[in-house]
Amino acid sequence: MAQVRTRFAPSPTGYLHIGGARTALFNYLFARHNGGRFILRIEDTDRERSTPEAIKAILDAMSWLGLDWDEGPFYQTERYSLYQEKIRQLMAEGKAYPCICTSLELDAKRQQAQKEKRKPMYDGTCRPPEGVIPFLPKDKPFTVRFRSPHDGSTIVEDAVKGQVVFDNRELDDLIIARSDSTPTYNFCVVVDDIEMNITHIIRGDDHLANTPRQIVLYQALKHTPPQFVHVPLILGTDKARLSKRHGATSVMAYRDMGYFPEAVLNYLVRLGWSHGDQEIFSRDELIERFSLDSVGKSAGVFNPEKFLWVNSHYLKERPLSQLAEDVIPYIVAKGYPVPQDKLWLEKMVKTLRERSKTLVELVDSAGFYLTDDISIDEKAATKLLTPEVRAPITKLIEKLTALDDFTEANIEQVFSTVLEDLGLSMGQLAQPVRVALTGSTVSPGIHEVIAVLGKERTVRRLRSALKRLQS
RNA sequence: GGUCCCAUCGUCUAGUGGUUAGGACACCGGCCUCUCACGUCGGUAACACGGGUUCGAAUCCCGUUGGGACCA
Repeated sequence: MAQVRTRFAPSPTGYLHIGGARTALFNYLFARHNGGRFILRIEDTDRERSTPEAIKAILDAMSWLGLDWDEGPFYQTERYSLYQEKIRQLMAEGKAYPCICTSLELDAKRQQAQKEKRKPMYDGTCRPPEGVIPFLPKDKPFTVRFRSPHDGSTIVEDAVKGQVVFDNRELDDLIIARSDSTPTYNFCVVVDDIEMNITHIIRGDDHLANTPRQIVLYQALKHTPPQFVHVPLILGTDKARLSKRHGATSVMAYRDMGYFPEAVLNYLVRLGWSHGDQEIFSRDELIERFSLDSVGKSAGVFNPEKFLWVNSHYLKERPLSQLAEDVIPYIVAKGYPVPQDKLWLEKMVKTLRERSKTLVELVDSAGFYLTDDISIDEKAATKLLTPEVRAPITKLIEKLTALDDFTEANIEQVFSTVLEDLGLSMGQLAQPVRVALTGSTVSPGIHEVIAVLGKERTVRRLRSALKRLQS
């Protein structure tokens, strides 16, 4: 078998979205699995809607995900001469012809057809008889149409959908060049995929209906079509195609929300692909196990909860030193000073990771570590910082101050003695202390909090809580 | 509207003629416990419907229904 060559071909009309990322991922995995090449092609022929910002956004997102491509990016706008050449060739061979119908005329016919409940198709006004090669109109603007077969059928052999048969009567004569002579989408795709020796076209199944048109173009250009692989779309909760109104769909938005690229890939790959009961896959495992046979046929609903769970898995697995690095940009984004002591950061992160699902969540709950300017929850204070806790807290301050080796184990020991001396339960002391130190009733284990905070900050906060009791 | 695609718990899915229909997320309950989580144990929950084929259908065929995509 010839070397596998796949491509991802986004239009740069916006950011890279979740669906596009999955398509890119499947192309990437299939190429890597087969030791093939993965090609990136930017389909920017829609000049109105394509922007340089979008191109950059897409490339950035691809890099962030680690979907590195082997060739490209190629830009279709730089390849016009190639398309033009192919169009001339098709015209010379009588496989395409100039059409002088104006859009006004075509609109009228379309409306007429609709009124008569006929399928609105090009009626072939300018289509020359078989074998006749018409002259190009000198005085009128014209488009170029592809001369489509009107009988027989075109069969798409799809790796996911199986055989899909289209009646050629459904195909009308596709415009391949506009009146300003720019080539159209379906034509460029085919020319490029031929030119780039693409062996497998893995794309969303929204392209399935376009495929017979492309196949007849392959035939006209005397090339066997590649293997088509139409992957089901990703849907929103309402089962409609995933779009902005379903919430965040941009890959980079998930980075900003504190997701790991590994989690994005892992979640996306499982939407439409499976390997037995396995849920978590490393990149190497994916490359090793990915196959087209286990791509499902039906569309899948994007499920934010499961995505969160996958992310939290990676959050728990990540080496602490790594995580301490990961967290820094999010600390900056929150406007907290970045702690300079890496080891301390690691300790901090260690206490928080079990109760966070994203990096943003983690940093959100780290406020009491990162700043001394903590706000105390009023309700919690009223309920827990009562006169009865004055004695135990005073005693705790005393013992902690005297503690030389400020480790979690020793702190726990201190707690035990205080509780024993005063005949209190853990909850009676831990909760007030928690409020005093973190401002909230929810936090990591109180001994770890104290150990990470350190003696000085702990004692200071406990004292200030006592002061608060007095007033 | 025309063409095409799809159909297993709420969601992602395993399953390819014989299973108590399995797993994961979510949800509910127990345990753990200084709070919240994590973890752990258990639970609720699905083969869209109707016809065939077959000794036997989630599994094969047809139809219906429902959803989706493309075109307009």
